[in-house]
Order: sequence, then C-alpha cells, then structure tokens
Amino acid sequence: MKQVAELAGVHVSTVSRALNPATRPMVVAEAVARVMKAANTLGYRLDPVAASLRTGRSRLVGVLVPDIATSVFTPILTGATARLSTHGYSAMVAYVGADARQQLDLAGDLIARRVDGLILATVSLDDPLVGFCLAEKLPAVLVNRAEKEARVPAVVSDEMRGMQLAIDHLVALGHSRIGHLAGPQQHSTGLLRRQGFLQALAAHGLKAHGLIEAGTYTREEGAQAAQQLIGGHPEITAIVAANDLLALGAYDTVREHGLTCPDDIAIIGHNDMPLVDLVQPPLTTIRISHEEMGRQAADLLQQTIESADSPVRNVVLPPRLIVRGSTAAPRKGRIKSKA
Amino acid sequence: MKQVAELAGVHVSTVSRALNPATRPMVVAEAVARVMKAANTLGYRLDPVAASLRTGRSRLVGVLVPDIATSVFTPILTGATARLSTHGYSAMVAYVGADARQQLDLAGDLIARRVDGLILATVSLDDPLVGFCLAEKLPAVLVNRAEKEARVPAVVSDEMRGMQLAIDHLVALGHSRIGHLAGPQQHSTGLLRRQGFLQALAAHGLKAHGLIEAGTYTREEGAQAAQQLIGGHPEITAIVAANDLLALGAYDTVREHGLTCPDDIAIIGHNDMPLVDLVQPPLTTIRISHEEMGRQAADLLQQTIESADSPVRNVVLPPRLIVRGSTAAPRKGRIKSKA
DNA sequence: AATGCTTCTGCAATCGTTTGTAAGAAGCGA
DNA sequence: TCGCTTCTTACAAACGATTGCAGAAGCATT
Repeated sequence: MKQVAELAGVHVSTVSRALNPATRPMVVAEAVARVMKAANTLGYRLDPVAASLRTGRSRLVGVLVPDIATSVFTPILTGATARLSTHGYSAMVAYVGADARQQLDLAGDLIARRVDGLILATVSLDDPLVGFCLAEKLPAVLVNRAEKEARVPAVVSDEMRGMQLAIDHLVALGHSRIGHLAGPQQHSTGLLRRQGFLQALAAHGLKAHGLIEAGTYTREEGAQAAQQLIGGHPEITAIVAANDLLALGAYDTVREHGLTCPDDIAIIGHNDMPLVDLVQPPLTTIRISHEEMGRQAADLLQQTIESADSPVRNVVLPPRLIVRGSTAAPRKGRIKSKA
Repeated sequence: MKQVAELAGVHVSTVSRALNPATRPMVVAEAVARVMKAANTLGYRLDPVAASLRTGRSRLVGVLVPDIATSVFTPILTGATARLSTHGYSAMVAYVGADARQQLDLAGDLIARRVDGLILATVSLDDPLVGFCLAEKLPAVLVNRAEKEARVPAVVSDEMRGMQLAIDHLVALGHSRIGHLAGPQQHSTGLLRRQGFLQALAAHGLKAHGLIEAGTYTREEGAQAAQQLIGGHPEITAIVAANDLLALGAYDTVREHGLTCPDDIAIIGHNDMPLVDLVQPPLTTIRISHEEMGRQAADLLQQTIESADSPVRNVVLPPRLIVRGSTAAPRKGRIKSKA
C-alpha cells in the first residue's frame, strides 16, 4: 500500500480511502483515478488480514454442518457458499458431531478468527450454541433445523404443509390406516413433521395407527423402527417417514417381512435425496429445495450482518410432493405376511 | 495479552513465548505457570488474526471442490476437515465450477487470506492452478484427481487396479464381450480407468467391444453414452462404467431397450456411492474410501507445510470390488432387444 | 575478583491496514 | 481584506501479536 501511495503521489490513508467504496467520496475523483492506476500497475491487492485486525470484521462466515456425509447438507452448503461469495463473503466450513462441548469450542475458534456471522445447520430445539451466539453478539442464522423459540432468523421448510401433502396424497389413494416413522424429536424437523402428521390426519378425521420414533436419521434406525411399527400395527397400509433414509430403512423391513411396497404397504419419504428415484420402487417423497435454503440463509445472514438490528425474520420454503412408485392404492385383501 | 502480562507480572513478549509451545523452553517454568494461570483466569485466547499478520501464517487451509452436490466429494471433505482439525488447521471450503479463471481468482483470494496450503479436488490432467500454486510457493496436494506430471503430492485410488478387479470379476463370470463407458478424459480418473480397462482386458487376451466417452460424470451422459455403446456393439454382455452415475445412466438405457440387467447385460460401476446398494438391481462396483482419501490428503498437506521441502510423494489407496446384483454370468442365448 | 558463558527477560520494531483529528487550501460573503 | 465554511489530504495512533537484539542475572572458571 505504501508503494501504491508513493506511485500515486499521495498518502497511504488516501489510498485506503480511495480503495474503499464506502470512503471513496471523501477523495477527489482525480486522486482516486491515480490511486486506481497505481494499484493496477503494481498488481496490488488489499490485505484482508491486516484489515481484519484493524476493523474487527473479516468478510468471513462460519458454517457449522453435522458430519453426516450422505444427506441434505451438501446442497445447503453449495447453495450457501455460492450465495455468500456473491455477497463478498467466504465460508469457513466445519463439520461437527453432536457433542455440544465440541460445537462451542469450534464456534469459539471461529469467533477468534473474527467471522462476521455463523450459519448453523446443526441446532437442536434448544441449543446452547444459539445462546452463545446471542451472548457474543454474533449474527447467526439457522438453516433446515429451527429452534423452539425463534431467537435468531431461520430458513426452514414448511414442515406442517409437507406432512399435509403426504397425508392428502395417501388419503386420496384410499388409505386410512397410516403409521408414522418419526425422526429425532430434539430436532425441529422430527418434531414438526410428527405434529404435521397428526394434524393432517386429524383434518381427515383419522388418527395415527402407530407412531415410532427413530433416534437418528439413518437407514438402520429406520428399519428397526419400521419393524416395531409393523409389528405393533399389522393393519397399516401406509407409512409416512420423517426422512428418506428412514423410508429406505422401512423398505428393508418390508422386504424382510415378505411384503411388497407399494402393494402391501405404501411408503412415503421426505427430502427427495439424490438417487431415491432409482431405488426399487422409486420413492414417493416430499421435495425440499435444500440448495435454495442455503441461498436464503446466506441472504438472511448478510442482512443481519449489515443492518445492525434487522428484525428476527424466518423464511419458510414451500415443499412439494413428488409422486413415484412407492405409493399406490391399498389392496383390498391383504396377503398374510410370510415372515 | 497485555492484561495477562500484567496479571502474571511479566512482559507481553514473555507471555507470547510462554504461550507458544515452540518458544516455551526459552521461558523459565515458574514464569510459564504464572502466565498460564493468568491466561486461564482471564479467559484469554490468542488472536489468530494478529498472529497471522505478524507471521504470515494462518493455520488455515483452502479446499477447492467441484460444485457437484451428489458425489464423492462430500466424504473427501469430511475426512479432510476432520483430520485437518486434529493437526490444528481450519478449512476454508470453496465450491467451484469448471471455469479456470474463476478458480485462479478464488485461489488468489485464499492466498490473500494467508492460507498455509491448498487441497485441490478439482484439477484436470494439466491444470493451470497447479502451476499457480507452484509459482506462489503455496503448498498444495491433490486429491482424487491427479495431474499428468506429478509436480505436487496427490492422494488417489489405484485406478489400474480397480479396473483390473472389475474385469477379472467379469471374465471369471464368463464374459468376453465387454464395453467401456469412459469418463471425461481431461480428468485422471477418466483417463486412467480407461487405460486400466484396456490393459486388464489385454491381460486376458481380450479386446474392448466398444468404448464410448461420456463428457461428464452424470446419469444423463451415462445413458446417452450407453445408448451409443449398445447401438454400436449389440453383442456386448457387460459394461464397465468409469463411475457409478454413468452406470446408473446405463441402467436407464438398458431398461429402455427392454433388456434386463444383469441377465442381458451386466453392469459394473465405480466409487460405491451411497445408496447404490438400493437401486434395482443393486450395483456391483469398485469401492474407494473417499473419506480416507480426505484424511490422507490432510496428512500429506500438513507434512508439506511443516517440513519445507518434503519430497513429492503420492499416496495410492487400494480399491475393493463390491459384488452385488448387477453382475452375473452371461446368458447363453441372448433374447433379442425389443426396442 | 575479574572474566566469560549461559539463561532468561524486556524493549521496541514490525506486519498492513483503518480512522479520528488536525491542518492546509479553496471558495465565499461581508 | 478578513474570517468562516467546506473540501481534501496528511499525520499518527491504534489493532494484537511475534521476534531480533541487547542487557541483566547467575554461575563457573581462572
């Protein structure tokens, strides 16, 4: 910067002001031009580290993502980082486990690195991390999963609506004995989808035929929960899962019981993960645009960072029903289970 | 830091030395203890930004990943970031498209932010980015994809071996008329798998029955290439794809032709992506541990950063054959294609 | 007792910006 | 001509560490 100043025949402070769009009006146009030219010929670029030291800001945001490889978090991440970069921010991504202590440490690291804000894809319904950000006055937005009380902005899918789409579809096909494979209840996705399931059933004057909670969103847990569900409620003709992986777990169980999907049991998932259209039968599911979620989260974060006290605003994205082969009208006479 | 110095009754420079493991021996043990205690009671943490400004290092590494959501890059990323953090580094992740200009810009940003090194998952066989890192003297390691000439360390799968496993398996089943769905030839994965395919065939005294290149690793391109392959070589009984997505594209085409897999045509993929065991038929494929790749890349990068001129060393991971339902012995009399 | 050596600590410069304050120039009305 | 704004620009003090250098203290050697 000193060299640029020399070459342009001005003081470094003038160079700094000329280079910063916000302070540029303070400098006479002719000087700005000279500075620009000098900077160009020297191939000079501002040092973000030094700037960060002085200003306390960094144009860096931290993104905390659960360390589950196969899932919805990848598109959230690509959407978020892409949009962040159009706002001039870079992303520091950290994959974290469920350990709250580790999460707080990591957030501490990020704060030490002077991130301007955080995108959290990890929060449970009542997460200490949110309180931490609030205490540190660090802008944060939640994505995919929300908190119980809306203390910070969040971007989520309309879970109630998603479940309503699923139930409406099944009821329209003629199902009335429907069970639910619920997700982890400490996450908003699990909780709200469960509520949505019950509420949508009630709207049709129906009640749940079994509701089993899976502890995690995995195929194994899904298979196990489906086992209990079918065992306890052999009369059911349809299963609504809180997540595609749980639904795929249910596939395994249904197959083990010698039943077929959708003829014996219709199954409907949630998320529309990649490849679920290729499994057999292709999975009917509720599609959520996770990439769009990431983008919206980036926008929301930028706003909270740049306008000091913008209101806590939630963005709720509409889900879509994607009908494939795993749902059909129930059979009249059910063939006895062979297993 | 000043406060810590005051509380411990020493100069800031002593605090700095006491806190840095490398310089700690210079400080008498008793003083170190006092500093530690003071730092703890004040909840003091070193400021990485200031340290970075002074030292030019940052304990930050940049990771460049192609912006394709569904793929092998997620496990690479989780593996790499996890291992990096055990080495005390944090990751700045950037998802980038194929545009070379954009990639260089991004790398420039990262350098400006003083990253200590780069992990590149994006490189083509002859990538300007590698030259750029070399010119900037920025440590870099490649992962998954390698360069033509090994100018920097890389972590890759043993592609030749992978293809050999695939061919050996098919030949053992009785196949002899085998075609290849090759991947993009500007990436080492595409090129080497193609070479491996030909070489493994030759080892059995066979030659290729058709070899079509797909421009990108997508299901659509796979379907299209398979179309050409089957059209031009209706005699083939097996297809070896350079990638699972290409293989799944081939599924679509085979189905369209009214043929069945594996009876009419056996198909074998590459990577063992999540869920390919759930498609119908479950995909036989070559498994690569991408998470391990990420970890090894992190290790390699740490070494290159921390020991100035460690030799250019490549890590080659062994692939494994995973046999599932998409491969079987060829039928004796082929039923005519209906399409 | 003087010298030399080792070990430890303090001083102060430095990394590359940003920004409050002051000072100089220019314009204008009285 | 003088004083008073209004623009511009320069000065210099931060931001929070690291590190070469020098000096002080302690100890052993002669």
